[in-house]
Amino acid sequence: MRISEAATISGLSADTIRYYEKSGLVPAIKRGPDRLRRFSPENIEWLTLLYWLRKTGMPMKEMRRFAELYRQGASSIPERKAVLLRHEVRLRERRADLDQCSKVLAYKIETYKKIEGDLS
Amino acid sequence: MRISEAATISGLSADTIRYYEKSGLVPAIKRGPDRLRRFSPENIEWLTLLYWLRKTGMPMKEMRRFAELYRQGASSIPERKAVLLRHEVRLRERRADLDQCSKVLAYKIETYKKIEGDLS
DNA sequence: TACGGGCCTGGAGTGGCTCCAGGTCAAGGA
DNA sequence: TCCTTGACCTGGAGCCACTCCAGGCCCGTA
Repeated sequence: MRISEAATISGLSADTIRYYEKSGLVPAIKRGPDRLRRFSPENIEWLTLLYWLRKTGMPMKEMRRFAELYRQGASSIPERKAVLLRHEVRLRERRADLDQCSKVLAYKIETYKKIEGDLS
Repeated sequence: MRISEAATISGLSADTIRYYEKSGLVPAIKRGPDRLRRFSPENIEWLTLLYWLRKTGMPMKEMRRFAELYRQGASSIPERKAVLLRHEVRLRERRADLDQCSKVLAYKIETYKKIEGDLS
């Protein structure tokens, strides 16, 4: 599978995939005889995971660490699990932020409504 | 109130407040005779709102538009309300992203557990 | 009067992309 | 056969939203 398809499926853009490769977030993408990248199903699964981690706020530094563990193979599984569990904590924090913002917005919208009422 | 206190209360850093002022996101912060910024309660409330909007993903461009409406006074209240309602939509999308990511993580953690079980 | 602390400005640096110029290569059509 | 088209390549510039820092000013305290 080539880069445009990999982009469509993983959710990342082709540019971002190349950037991630350069930055060491993606291990060893093979090239065809035409020197174009060929993505294996495992590559795609990895990219998709990166897509979700990034989208929900994992910094690249931590993703780099995660990628390094991935390259080390099965022996790093417990540590990789720990990384994902820590990310779960971050997701909870983000949900709390969204909820808090919802409250602020509801309050603001309410006061706007009152002002509109007063004006009319 | 001076900038460090404004930062503590609003959630923004002093640097970010100055940056927002430069970028036109904060209308007219008064200066004292010492040329230092003096924040009114209204300034603080505005900064706090910006803090939450930014933290939950509103781009600066849209915040700039919002600030422009704010400067126009009460007549822009309906439009400002509309901006906040559109942001509510964004919050829902972000929640969906978090939920989706949670699912991906749960699946990954599960497969990691299986591999750990197989290895031991 | 010397010093520390808080604030100021302007500008450089950073993270995480995103876009673009200029080039290669394979396939398809005239 | 040659030409065009289109997907991909690399290296590098540009962008957004900060963040940090140097070099200065002013005020209060020892």
